[in-house]
Amino acid sequence: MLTLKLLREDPEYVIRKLAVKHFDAREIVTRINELDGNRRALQTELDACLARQNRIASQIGALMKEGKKEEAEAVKKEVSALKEQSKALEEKSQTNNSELNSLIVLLPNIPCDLVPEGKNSDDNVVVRTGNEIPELGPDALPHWELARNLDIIDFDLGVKLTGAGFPVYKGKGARLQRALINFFLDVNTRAGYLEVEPPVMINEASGFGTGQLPDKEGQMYHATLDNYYLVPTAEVPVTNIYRDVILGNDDFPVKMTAYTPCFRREAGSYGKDVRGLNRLHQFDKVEIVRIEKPENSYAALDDMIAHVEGIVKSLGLPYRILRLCGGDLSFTSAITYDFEVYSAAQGRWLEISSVSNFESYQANRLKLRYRDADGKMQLAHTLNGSSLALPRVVAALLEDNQKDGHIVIPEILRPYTGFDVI
RNA sequence: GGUGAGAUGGGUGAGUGGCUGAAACCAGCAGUUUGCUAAACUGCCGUACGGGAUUACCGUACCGGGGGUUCGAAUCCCCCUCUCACCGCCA
Repeated sequence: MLTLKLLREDPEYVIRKLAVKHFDAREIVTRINELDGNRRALQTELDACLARQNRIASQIGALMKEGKKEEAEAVKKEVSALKEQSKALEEKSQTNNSELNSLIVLLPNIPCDLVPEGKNSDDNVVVRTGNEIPELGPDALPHWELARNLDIIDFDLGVKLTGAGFPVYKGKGARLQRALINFFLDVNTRAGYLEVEPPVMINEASGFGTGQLPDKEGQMYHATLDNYYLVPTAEVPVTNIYRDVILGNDDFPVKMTAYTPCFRREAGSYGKDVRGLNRLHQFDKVEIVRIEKPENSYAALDDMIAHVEGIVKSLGLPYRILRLCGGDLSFTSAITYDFEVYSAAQGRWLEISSVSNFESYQANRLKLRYRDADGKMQLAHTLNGSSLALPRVVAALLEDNQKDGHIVIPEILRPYTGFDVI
């Protein structure tokens, strides 16, 4: 959520920057500023009215104490007109403010200056690539066939138990999942991220805090009996740890990492995009979350990118890092870098991580603030990134490391898997 | 699932209609004292919004959330949410 202060002080800046996201904000911003003007005028008026009532009330109290009943009764009559007036003002400002609130959440976050122009994913900018794309030859199989042949991932069994998009990992496949999760968590904690294990269901307030609610309600599984949502990402419970928190100036940086299964309804997805592990309703992911002072958040972002890159590099998977263009940037993000690995048998790049700076956009919703060196209250900046999401890592791992129908496990994972080959 | 108790500032916790934005203590901050530490003493010590000469200062709201009674509500009434304890069930 953008702040009213910014919208009031520099509406043209907001409009200009949101155009990078292909969002035409002029009408909304203009209306918001009208409503904000009304809000302030109405409050000034209402406050004055209430102040008079308060003064009279305490006068009555004093008169009653002195036993001057008639005088008190006389003064009481004055109040009723004031009460009506304040009631009317209150209704007016309520109507006004609820329109204001419903409009301000429609504005996406402002992209930062580094965000390139562009309409869609074709316009994303490749900032770096690494590791070699393997030459697999004509017999290379896609991961869903490898997984079936080796009996390590059973998609049909998942359909029986739950439905499409809920695979069952078996044997070395299950062990590989566990190995990857532990490996990622270890690397993250070594880099100073505090490991947390949060609930995988969240309440409405948490969903609102990080922006999943109300906009993306349809993307989450909803346990209606208790009104809980299954987490679409660990970002939600972990960032919400700091909802309604006021940090001290010396409490930074806050670095956390968490493994959770993630649940996404992915309504509207179909076709080859969802084949095999490419897109699932339940998948495993290790997330990193940071809370930073504004002046440090971009250095923190670079640090997170380098961190994630180190992990991908150590797995030996061919990767590239993209800076998302304005048109491809998510609603809440100020800047996002996507990590993709090359799926050799499918001949396509698969997104395995998304590292973003939300600046104060989430913090404003979360009421996540800190007291700066001067003791002034400021909004903190929030950042997060996948480190990493498992399914597509596994897909690439299987495909890129296949040899004679078997999979060669990368060196770095072997202490975790306990085997070299599947 | 049953029964009971409760929700007050960073924490503990007082407060059953006006003198309470809220005692006291703890924590925190600043200062005095002190060879250092400790102790003692003094002062400060919630948030949001609005006004404003934009440090000051003033106003309003907020004691889980919403509504009501009243000139006046943390306090009385109604609804909701959540927490805790005990019983039942249970990994």
